[in-house]
Amino acid sequence: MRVSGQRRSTIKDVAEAAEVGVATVSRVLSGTGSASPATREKVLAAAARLDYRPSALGRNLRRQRTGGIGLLVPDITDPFYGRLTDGVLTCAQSAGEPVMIGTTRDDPEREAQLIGSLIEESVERVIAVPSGDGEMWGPAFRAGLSVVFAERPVQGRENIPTVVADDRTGVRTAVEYLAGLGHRRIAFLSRHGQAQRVRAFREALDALGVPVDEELIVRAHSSRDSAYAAASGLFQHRPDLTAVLAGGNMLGEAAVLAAKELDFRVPRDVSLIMFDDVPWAELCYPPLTVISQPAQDMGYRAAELVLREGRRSRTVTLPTELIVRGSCGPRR
Amino acid sequence: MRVSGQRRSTIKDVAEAAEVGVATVSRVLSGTGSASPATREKVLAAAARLDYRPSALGRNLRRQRTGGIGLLVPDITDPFYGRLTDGVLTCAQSAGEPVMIGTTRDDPEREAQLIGSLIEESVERVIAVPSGDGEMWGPAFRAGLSVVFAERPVQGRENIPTVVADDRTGVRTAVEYLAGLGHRRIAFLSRHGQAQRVRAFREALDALGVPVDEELIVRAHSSRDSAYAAASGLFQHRPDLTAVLAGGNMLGEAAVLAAKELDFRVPRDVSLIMFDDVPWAELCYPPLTVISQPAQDMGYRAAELVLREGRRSRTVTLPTELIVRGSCGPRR
DNA sequence: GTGAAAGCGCTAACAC
DNA sequence: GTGTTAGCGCTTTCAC
Repeated sequence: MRVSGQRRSTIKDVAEAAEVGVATVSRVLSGTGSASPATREKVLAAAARLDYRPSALGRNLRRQRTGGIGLLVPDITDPFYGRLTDGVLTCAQSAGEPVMIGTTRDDPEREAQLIGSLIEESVERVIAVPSGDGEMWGPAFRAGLSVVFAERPVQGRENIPTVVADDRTGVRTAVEYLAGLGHRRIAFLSRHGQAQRVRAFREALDALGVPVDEELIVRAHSSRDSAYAAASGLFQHRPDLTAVLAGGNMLGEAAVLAAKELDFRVPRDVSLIMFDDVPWAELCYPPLTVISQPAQDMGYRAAELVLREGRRSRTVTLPTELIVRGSCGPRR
Repeated sequence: MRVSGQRRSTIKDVAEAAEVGVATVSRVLSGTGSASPATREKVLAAAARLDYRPSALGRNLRRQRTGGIGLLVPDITDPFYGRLTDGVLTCAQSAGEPVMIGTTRDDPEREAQLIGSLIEESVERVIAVPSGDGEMWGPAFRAGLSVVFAERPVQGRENIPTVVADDRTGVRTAVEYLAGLGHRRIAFLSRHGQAQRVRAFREALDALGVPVDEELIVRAHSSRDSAYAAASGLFQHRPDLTAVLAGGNMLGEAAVLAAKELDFRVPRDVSLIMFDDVPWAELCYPPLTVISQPAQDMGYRAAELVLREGRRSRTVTLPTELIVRGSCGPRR
């Protein structure tokens, strides 16, 4: 509810109360320039007395920039992006930077719209998990934004700083582990846009001399429903598979659910590895073997990158880790 | 990366290009006032040609308000707040309002700091899951913010619009269900600040003629570690309990984990009900019986409230629902 | 060390 | 129907 009638005190009010000029107030409060101890005191006292808070609006307009950083993620209810966001917020808050958040739902159009609104707000730094092919980022670059991509590299935008997990090693580790248990018909349950991981999957199979069965590589959109449909379809269409690698926690969730519903026992009938370690992986039955990704760190690093706009660090690749629990067994 | 040298075009540029005054441009673009079709065309064409986007900075400064809304949640990695945030974003984005997000970690000091920074940014609408006792909201009200509380009511701020789940009914339903299965030694694993639910818990017990055992009411801080410690302590200290009601998904998680580690079988040794339905509740073993809360809706409604600042709707109470799965059984 | 004044981009009041 | 102008709160020359 709004308590009206209250006007926020401005720098002018403080100046009058302290009997100095506005410039002096500005200097004292922003720590720039010099001021005599006596004036300093007067200003500080007046500011405190009037409960003065400088208006970011005025400052930003004058300085022609908004300090804040924009954050674009596909889905904030996905624990992976939740942790990534947490990392960004941790870094940003400790730097005193406000964060504007938007969810793209992996829809390029929505993403373009959000970019537009960030430009309008004069946000000049943005961290994004890009959903499209990078076309819609043109306006952002033309507007002079500094952007950092997270989780997913964008084809044709290799010069943009990007923070990713080490997909290749992660996928390879998973595939090798599965193959070591005797599995040959390994499926990859992936999301559209995970081209990197699909490629790594094929490579890993190749390296082990296992023929690539394209039918075992399925792609879902980034919604629970789509993930479930893909998982369910996979199990029904190819009941001969003996192992599944899920490309993310929502895909893993779908795989567990679909397996349960279709009476595939894990790991007896089918082994399962999921990308992204989440708290419930330890809670479900059997506990899930996962390739963990440092989501929180990814966000933190991205925020660091976008804040230290200075040197143009390129791609940062963060390590993944195989955490063996109970969802993988020898080939039946 | 930053492409420098580009200056964003301003209303003045558009005015010059269209050979009209700035006021006309403003009127045409904002749809206010009138303009002849011919001028309209000229202005629109010029704006499009120059890729003009009005600066929110200038507009806000002039209008003395920032359109955006601030959102303060304890922990964005908690699925409950994730869904709540999603609701807020859905509503805000469809209204074209930017959202500034901050995480309080349930720390009143951090919360106060974030409130301060929202004021500085001239955000004048905020949705918050309050962590403190409402003291720190004084400055916000004095600054004229319109605030809506979500999930938790604040003592002494009953006049502030608030969106909550129907805790009393939810808790009562859970307790009655448990009691109906024969349980008498029911524990409540709660979070600090859930006074409402604790009260409802006592009331529900009273109503059923079950004596309240204060030792069975434990409180954790809102971190995984604290939740686990509380759950583990509870099981070890009072192995005679036969049922546990967890006040949130992280507490439920902790209970499942602690039970597992201490070899309490669910539901044979101990029955478990958790507040908040999350995807993994269906995946774990046994599937968890829950009291679902409409987190997404809660966020959406809060955003609606804070945007339609008009009529002062008071507290909105959203229904909860008992979803029976497999984690409760008859008293052993 | 300090103050006066310009001006960031925009809207609204007012003149024509 | 349209242009001119003041001014939102702030920082930053530039004099003094």
